[in-house]
Amino acid sequence: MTPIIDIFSSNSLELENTKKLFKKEGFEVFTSSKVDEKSINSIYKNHPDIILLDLDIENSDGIELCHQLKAENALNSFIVLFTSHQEEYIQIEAFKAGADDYIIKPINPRILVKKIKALLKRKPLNPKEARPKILSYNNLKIDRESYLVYNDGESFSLPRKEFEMLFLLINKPQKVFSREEIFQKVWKGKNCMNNRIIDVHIRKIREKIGNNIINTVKGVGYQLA
Amino acid sequence: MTPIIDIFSSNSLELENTKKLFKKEGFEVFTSSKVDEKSINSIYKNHPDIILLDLDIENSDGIELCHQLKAENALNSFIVLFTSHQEEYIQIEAFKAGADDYIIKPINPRILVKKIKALLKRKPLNPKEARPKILSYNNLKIDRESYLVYNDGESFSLPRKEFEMLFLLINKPQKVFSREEIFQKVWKGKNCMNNRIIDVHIRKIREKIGNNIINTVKGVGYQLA
DNA sequence: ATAAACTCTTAACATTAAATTAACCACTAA
DNA sequence: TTAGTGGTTAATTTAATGTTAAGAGTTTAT
Repeated sequence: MTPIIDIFSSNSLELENTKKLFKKEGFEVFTSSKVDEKSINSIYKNHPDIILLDLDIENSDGIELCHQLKAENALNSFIVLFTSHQEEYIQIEAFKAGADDYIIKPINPRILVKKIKALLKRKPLNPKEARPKILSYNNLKIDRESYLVYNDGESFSLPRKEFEMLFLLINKPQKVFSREEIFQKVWKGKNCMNNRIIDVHIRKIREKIGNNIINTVKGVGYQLA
Repeated sequence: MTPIIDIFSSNSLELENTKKLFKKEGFEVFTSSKVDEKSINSIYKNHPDIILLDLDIENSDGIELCHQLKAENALNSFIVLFTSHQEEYIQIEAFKAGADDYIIKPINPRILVKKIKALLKRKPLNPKEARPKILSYNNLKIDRESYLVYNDGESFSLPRKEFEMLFLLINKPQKVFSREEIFQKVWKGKNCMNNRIIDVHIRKIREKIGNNIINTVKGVGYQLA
């Protein structure tokens, strides 16, 4: 299986060179020169094994982006930061943000490849895979790797939002999740909740897994029961 | 809300002292002297806010364990590593593994507590806001997380106002809550009490949990007795 | 390239549970 | 008897949620 790498850098020369380098090494390569909706989406679409992120990337605080990407539990990518900053505190910040490696520029291309490949080797040992992300409750089983939901023997896939929502609920069965909490976790960001969006998604989930699995607690929220 | 801490250390003296320390500070404390099935399970059961992990823990590579715990997205605990190793590379390894803080022994207990509390303040963790808040009195148990009330084995859910009211009463059994107080706490705002609204709600609660649990003190208010 | 299918979101409307009000009753104490 | 207080029930109102359909934006299949 060819490894996939997604490179983020605003330095177009560097971007091109690195792209060539990894293509020659048999990688499937995606590149982005800035951080925007489109480039973020490409990450979710391509599920790269490695995200190579120049800390000085345009339009974004690299550390913060790293933080966010690592917080996304749908992602299994390794994140490698590279930068010319040598200060140790930045390095520690980087690792705090969840980076898997930190590379100081300039770096010999051969060594860069070596580092990345070493990281890839670690991947099967990645605890995320060692502990399959499957949660179950009663007859319901839900698998984050394959995005499949099993209910009474039959399996089906759920759209992203519905999946995330059900996954949130099954993490703590019985607990009542408020709409605010659901919105923050599944949609991220603030809670501009003036519409029926959560209800509609709940309805669609119920349509698929049955009506009596998700329970409404009026005035409070939803729970798995 | 009392914070929960889970301490991992093979040094039994240290374990005891730290336990006492945090108990005195109002923490709910769990301890483990080694890493095994049971102690891991306790993490998933108790959902601690803080995991204090001695890197020299028996039966395990602390860094690796930290790695694994952070990879588990069901967990929202902060992980604090502590060790006598002062080498910087270990510290970097620790943060690589996703640790939230790193403490070098020996450390002044007061400073330890300060650091932990600072961490708790840093960001309210997601599920912590609605941690199982279960109150009980005699045969009555009431769970703010699931909005369920248990009475003599059977459980049922209460509508919001009824729940809030019962929750208020069970916070201080025996205490007589005046109508004004109940109104202010449950309904918020001023007391425009010219109707039977509280009585009606009390009646509905009594209908569900039995007549002799909430007691009327004429001219004063209601109490759990 | 185009059509078909899917996902997310919104709006309008329907439905239902819960909150509140009103009316009436029972008890007690001056 | 008559205020005063609380209990009970049913009717009514309100707020929260359910439901459906439609449109925009994407992805997938042909």
